[in-house]
Amino acid sequence: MLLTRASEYALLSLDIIRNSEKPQGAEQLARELSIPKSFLAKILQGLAKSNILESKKGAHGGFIMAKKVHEISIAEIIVAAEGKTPAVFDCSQYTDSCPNSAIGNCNISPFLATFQNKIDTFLQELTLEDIFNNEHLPSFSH
Amino acid sequence: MLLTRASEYALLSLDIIRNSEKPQGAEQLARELSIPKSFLAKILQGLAKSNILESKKGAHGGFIMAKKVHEISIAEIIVAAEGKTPAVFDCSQYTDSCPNSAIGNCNISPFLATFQNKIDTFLQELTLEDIFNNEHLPSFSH
DNA sequence: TACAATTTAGAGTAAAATAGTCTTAATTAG
DNA sequence: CTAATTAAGACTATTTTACTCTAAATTGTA
Ligand code: SF4
Ligand code: SF4
Repeated sequence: MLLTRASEYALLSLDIIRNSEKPQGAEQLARELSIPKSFLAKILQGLAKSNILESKKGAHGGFIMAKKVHEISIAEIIVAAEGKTPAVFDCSQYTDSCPNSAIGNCNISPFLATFQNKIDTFLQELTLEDIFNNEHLPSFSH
Repeated sequence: MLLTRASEYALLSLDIIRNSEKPQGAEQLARELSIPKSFLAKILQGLAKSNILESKKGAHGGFIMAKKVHEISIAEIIVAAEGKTPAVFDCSQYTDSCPNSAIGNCNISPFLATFQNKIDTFLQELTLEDIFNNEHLPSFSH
């Protein structure tokens, strides 16, 4: 799978946070979404570090949006949640076992690069606002 | 990652097989590509079952193309190699832990479905011929 | 016919990634 | 001061990936 539960939980949480005035705490969000609190807390911390969310510590703390929904790309959310860009096929982790012993130099590399580029572009052009107003989902090819 | 080594090995093998007249054995291919023989054999078996390759048993046996390269989509190769369609995020395996307890009914489902559809279409429209004649690959510039 | 080369089938194993948990420390509203 | 909350990081459990191994079936050729 291209995405893991971290991205799922991040997006589901952001959908709640963007619709609320008060800071939303990790525990409350976890209860509302029926997902593990500790795991969600980690993910929200990542979103805060990436300046997607702003965190408020202490009593009555929690998370609020750090930017407006149309200023946040789906790409940056996923990178923050996953800890890395979602890869079609990451040759760089196979430096010791690349059949061509020269990463990026095989006959399928151009295909992989093009495919990856399409995904990157698609996710970078989509904003948080877009995916919840599913009218304008950008096209993938051409 | 969207793809695993199974797809990598399948595509690398197909690039060799399509360029040779004689059947290519699993052992020979594995040697040529410096990849594990037993693992590759399994993958080639899958390609044969999916009618992408034709297998010849016995002495001087091996694998040849079952169709022409322009008749084989990258989608069917990947499905044969992976044993399933490459998924952006497969909710169906989380039937017990879907936060909305109704798969496909959350606010992010439309985005996931659109994304998946773009990938499916991209892979279905590409053929084996296309990816090795990288003229057909849509350019990076736009 | 015998045999060696080869695919086929399926069980089994090792390594890596995913999906968490748990504990302690830091911060802050009231 | 204290309860509520985030922050950080080590830890563990589960699942997936990436293989391996063995035995059986098939087939060209001597
Ligand atoms: S052979 Fe090609 S796809 Fe495989 S690791 Fe090397 S560069 Fe990447
Ligand atoms: S909440 Fe949405 S994304 Fe998550 S499992 Fe349910 S349907 Fe799928």
